[in-house]
Amino acid sequence: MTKKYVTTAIPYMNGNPHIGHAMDYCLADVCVRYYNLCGDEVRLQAGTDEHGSKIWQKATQLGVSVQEFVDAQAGKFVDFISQLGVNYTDFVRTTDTKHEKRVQEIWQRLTNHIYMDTYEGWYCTGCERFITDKEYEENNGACPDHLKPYEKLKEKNYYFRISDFKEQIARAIESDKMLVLPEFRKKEILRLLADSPDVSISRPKEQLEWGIPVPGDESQVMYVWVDALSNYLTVLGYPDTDDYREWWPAAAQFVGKDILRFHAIIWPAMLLGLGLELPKVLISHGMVLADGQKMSKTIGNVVDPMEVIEKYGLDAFRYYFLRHVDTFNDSDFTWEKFENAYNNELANDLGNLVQRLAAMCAKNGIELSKLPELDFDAEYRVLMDKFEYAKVFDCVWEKVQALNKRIDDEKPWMLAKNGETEKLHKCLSGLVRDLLQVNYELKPFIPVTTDKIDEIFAGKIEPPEKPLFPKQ
RNA sequence: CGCGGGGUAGAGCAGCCUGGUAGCUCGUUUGGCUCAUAACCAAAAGGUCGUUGGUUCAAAUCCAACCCCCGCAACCA
Repeated sequence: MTKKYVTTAIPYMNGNPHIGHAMDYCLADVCVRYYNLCGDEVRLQAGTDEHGSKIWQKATQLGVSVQEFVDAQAGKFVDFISQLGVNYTDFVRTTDTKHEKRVQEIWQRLTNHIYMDTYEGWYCTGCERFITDKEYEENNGACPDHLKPYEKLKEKNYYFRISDFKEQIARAIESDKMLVLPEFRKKEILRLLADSPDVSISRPKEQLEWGIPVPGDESQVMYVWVDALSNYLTVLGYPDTDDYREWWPAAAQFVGKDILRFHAIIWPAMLLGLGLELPKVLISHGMVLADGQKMSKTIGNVVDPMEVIEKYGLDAFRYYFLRHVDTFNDSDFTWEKFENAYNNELANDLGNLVQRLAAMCAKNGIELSKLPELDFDAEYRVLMDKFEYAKVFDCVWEKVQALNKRIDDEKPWMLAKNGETEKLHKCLSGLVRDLLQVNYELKPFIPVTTDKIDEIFAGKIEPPEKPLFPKQ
């Protein structure tokens, strides 16, 4: 039995859970369930990122204390995750006292690679933030919201010397020692890495009142990176317990493509600075588009995962987002596509297959004397190990369709009519056995359904009272 | 000359790395079956593989140039 550690990205708490988070959780969940079925012992981390001035501002706006605000937000995410059927073993909030202490310890262990420097950039006093050069040019030097020209401002920050580790990281990525998936992201990251500047990791206290103080410097507060990325370690008790030795390096870290660069550059640099190994795999998944466009509150095309789940059930949601939303690329969600997949594939192919088989078994008194021994075949494993979840589905579905075809070919209803009992039993029990094998392969993806199918065919076979996926 | 992805049947995609009769799903049409959720099975129609050149006996696949689309902090740490 191997120990495997799987992580999800920790969402920033100034917003509510959305479909992008759901992708991350579901993918990690499939990975965990698969490892478990393979006999591994798995820890799954989840958590929330709760510091930063945006959070502070939002709470102030709402007229509640920051702590109250983040508590409420974190609560939403905890609920959200459980509704997705995802079972984490460890949950970390960046405002946990333990996390904060551990992060300070981590900072201190990194001091050899940290230096103080002055940041100079364009600043909008209305927005109270620095803006990029690109933004400056686009807006012709004045803030469109506040109609005020940007000002040059200097501020002291601590910097983390990424350059100390660039070559090591590049080698790890090139050699796949730290595997970056998909392949085209790996190329992209290698390019980005080459001209990655050192990264600013603190802000003056006046700028950032809600954060972890920099140890030994009252005037500075940690800015996102060290605080948030460390969560993958602090949740394992690093550095003050030895638990992490059994679990680190992570077997798989799931991140959205938008934050891959931080996980593939800053994060490995931190790990190397701490003398720790790099994660085995970083998986970057795509985003869900609504009819070809980015989902956005402004446009009003946001799809709420809970709406889908309420209407069609959890497994239908997981099914669509794991199969028809490409694991690595951006994909489109429309209700039409969703309903097509639901009706054609879940209801007609799989649901109806279970129904017709169970009904024939019940009618003819078929029972399996003993359940077949189940295992994953080589092709399945290869794809699963490459995190090609959408492709795995295609593979499994061929088997579902083949079973439907076999029923048509072998015509068990004819055998029954002709009184060929022995042949009939052999035919039906063979079909059930193979269905259970297919069912086994679906377990990491649609666990609610696979449990139901197991139940239907264990012992006395009865068709389900309600169809698994009622047509809508 | 920023970086990356993409342009293949009405729609969504695979194939390209490792050249050799262009494939899958949905939709459409027709036929079969009747165990089943009006489900299932089969067959057919439908493509000059973005454009132009090149390499080759042979190019969707390799090379060059060009055109077009989409991302590059998911709400903005």
